[in-house]
Amino acid sequence: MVYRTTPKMAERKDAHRRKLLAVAIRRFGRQGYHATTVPHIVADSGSSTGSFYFYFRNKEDIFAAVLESVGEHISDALNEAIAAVRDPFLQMRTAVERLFLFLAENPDEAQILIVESSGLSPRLHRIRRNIISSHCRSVERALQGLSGVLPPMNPDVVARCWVGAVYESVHHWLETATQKRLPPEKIAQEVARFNLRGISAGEEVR
Amino acid sequence: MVYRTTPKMAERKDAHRRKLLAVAIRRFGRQGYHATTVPHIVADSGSSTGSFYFYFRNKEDIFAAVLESVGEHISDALNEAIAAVRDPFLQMRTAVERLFLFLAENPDEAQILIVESSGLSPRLHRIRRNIISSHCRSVERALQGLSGVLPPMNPDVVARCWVGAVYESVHHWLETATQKRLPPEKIAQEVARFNLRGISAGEEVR
Amino acid sequence: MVYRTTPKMAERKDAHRRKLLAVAIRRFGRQGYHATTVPHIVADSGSSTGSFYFYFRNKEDIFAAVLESVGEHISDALNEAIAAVRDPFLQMRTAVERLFLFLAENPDEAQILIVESSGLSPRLHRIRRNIISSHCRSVERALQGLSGVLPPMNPDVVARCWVGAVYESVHHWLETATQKRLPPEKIAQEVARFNLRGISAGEEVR
Amino acid sequence: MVYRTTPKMAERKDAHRRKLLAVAIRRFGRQGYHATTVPHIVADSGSSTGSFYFYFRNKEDIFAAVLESVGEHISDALNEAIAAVRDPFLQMRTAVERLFLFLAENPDEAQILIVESSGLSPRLHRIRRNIISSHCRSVERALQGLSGVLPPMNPDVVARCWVGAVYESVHHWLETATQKRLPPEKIAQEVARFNLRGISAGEEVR
DNA sequence: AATGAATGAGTCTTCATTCAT
DNA sequence: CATGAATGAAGACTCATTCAT
Repeated sequence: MVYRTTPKMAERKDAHRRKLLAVAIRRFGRQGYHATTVPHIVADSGSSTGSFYFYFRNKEDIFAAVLESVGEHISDALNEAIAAVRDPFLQMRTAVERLFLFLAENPDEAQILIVESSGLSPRLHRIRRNIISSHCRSVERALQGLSGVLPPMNPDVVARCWVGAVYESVHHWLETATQKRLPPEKIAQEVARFNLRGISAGEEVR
Repeated sequence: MVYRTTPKMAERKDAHRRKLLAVAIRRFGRQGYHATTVPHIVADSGSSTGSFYFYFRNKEDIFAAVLESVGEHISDALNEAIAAVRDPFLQMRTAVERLFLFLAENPDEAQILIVESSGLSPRLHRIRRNIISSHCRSVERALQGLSGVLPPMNPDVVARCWVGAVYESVHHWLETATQKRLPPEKIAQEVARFNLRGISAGEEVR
Repeated sequence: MVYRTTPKMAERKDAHRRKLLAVAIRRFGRQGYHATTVPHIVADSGSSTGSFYFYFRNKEDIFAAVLESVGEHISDALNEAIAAVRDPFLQMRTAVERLFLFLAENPDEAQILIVESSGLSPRLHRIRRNIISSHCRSVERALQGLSGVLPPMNPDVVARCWVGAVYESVHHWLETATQKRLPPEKIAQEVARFNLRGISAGEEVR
Repeated sequence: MVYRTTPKMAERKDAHRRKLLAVAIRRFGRQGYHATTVPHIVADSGSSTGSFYFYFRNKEDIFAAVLESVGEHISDALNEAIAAVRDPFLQMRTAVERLFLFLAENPDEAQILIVESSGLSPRLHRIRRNIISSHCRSVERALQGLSGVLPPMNPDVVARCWVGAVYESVHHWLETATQKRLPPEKIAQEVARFNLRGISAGEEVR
């Protein structure tokens, strides 16, 4: 009786948790928080109620985990995209486009972040707002790096406008019928242009 | 043939309905849809369960009515503000500021529109999106009136950016602690400036 | 101020009550007791809740009135039919046929008596059973008049069999799709034959 | 891989379900469908609301299960009784007597089948009528086996009369005060005689 | 670690009935 | 006599969570 928990077991355990999380993203993304029940998730994942509560304290908890995972996915995508570019203006433009495209390509996660995580418990609301705020802070940082070049403006407010423009645009794109949608790249470009003009940097990139 | 339905009765009936609606706005705005129960509304309004269901088919129904009333209040405020101004650019700026201020002054309604009406039933979601879309259409109309003066841009996308910027800014202002808030007029101005620059009209108004 | 209630008013009053009764028969016959609400009846009759409770103490009360009216209609039909015949055997046969045909021709009333008045309050159940019992007593009386001619049998039991056979036959006829139904006269005859054979009087009539 | 679902658990589960069913039969038989509430059943069975809805989709569902169980009990009793006899006429007589006695001995189930299952939802009504129709079909089959010996008659109609006679007789016996009741065997015999005479087979058995 | 039966607090909703006008 | 707004008791049902196995 040497190994109580073998590495293999730990691996399996992790896989089980990830499975639940993946399944939860689908359900929450398509049905929302309240319409998704624990039995739903359990059934989809092929496990059991008991297991569920082994891996997550409660329903709120798995939603929180889902939300945080969405936040990380987005951050990863953004960081990766920005790292590939040098010019600060181009970085800002790339960030907008990458965010838009990420959400367009991951509609379940987009739906969760933009639509389904509103109006829930304070804790969940806070997580959602933190994700959005962190995007805003990225924008703010970029703005500060350009403060000499741009006209004076309140970076806090401008960052909110910037992010709000992206989110509403994505939301609208997601709710547009598939046949009527423009290619996401086109819209992402247009949004980026609007935002850059918004900080008086329209000419710099185009 | 006496008056079976006296004018007095109709008046009282209307008042009763309005009372329920007003009370519902407070509750929904502060606790959200799910945390608000029919008994809450009934107790606040001083009426009875039966009365509630006499005036509204069900809980969803009163929320729909609330949402529509919010939409109308905003439209009224906007139309009034715009009618007081001639210059198209100034109109756009005024609209942004008036929308921002209206929501800042009516936090329950703002909370309902921006936060609590997300992720509910398809019907409610549709009403919410219709309100937002109607703001977008107003912006689009204004843009079309200026199409000659401005650089070419997709009015559909730009209108979404414009409205998204306002809503996210309001949302952020609402979630900021009262002591830390800037005066709403300041922020409204800043948002308006961002949006006007976004359509390359930054100079026209300033 | 001589006449407080003119004859004309009394007449109208009666008409109002009859209207409610007629409308109730349709509703109760088609939807049953519980699925029929007072507002339904009121709406159909074009009157008001208040009026309803002026003419009937409560919902049970109008159902009782409906049931009693059904009982009277049937009695009237039977008495009339029997009075037209002399021979006791033929009378019994005529009674079966008339009962069957009456119910076949008045499906709402049949449905109320046979199906919808079961399982309700003790009072309503009693009224229903009294109607059926009174049919049984008619059969018993007829049997007593023939006691010399027939083999000895328990008239109480035989009468129940007799009536039960008719009711179940009607019920089955009513639930048969219209296209698949035999003409009610044929079935009525066959039921009558069964019942007459049941009292060993098969040869006497045929 | 241990037994996750032990036989013991399955057994207990089954017992729980049967307990609910048994308790429901008592309640439905004595108070009828509408007067019986889910809390009643739950309290009687010593389980919980949640358990109730774990085993049955809703109140209608448990009534359906009750009704089907009643139908099976009767079928079992009849088949057993008939299998013990050879002569076709005697079989028919035995069937009548066994049905009567079964219902007399199980007044709750009788009450449910005869009285309380009328006028409910279409689904429940259908189940009830199917039970009765299946009895009718048994009678029809028996009649067809004797078609050569008996005078020509519509087996469909005759079967309904046959069954209707039994049910109305039982119903009347059940509603008779205990002190005034004849022994059920006596009545069963009399009903059987009526029915056999009804198919012109009175002499064959007596 | 896994299972799934058991729990029960919490809500919405219906509808017969009353009564002020 | 007529009206219809107002009442509130009563019941069905959901689902997150627990715990014995």
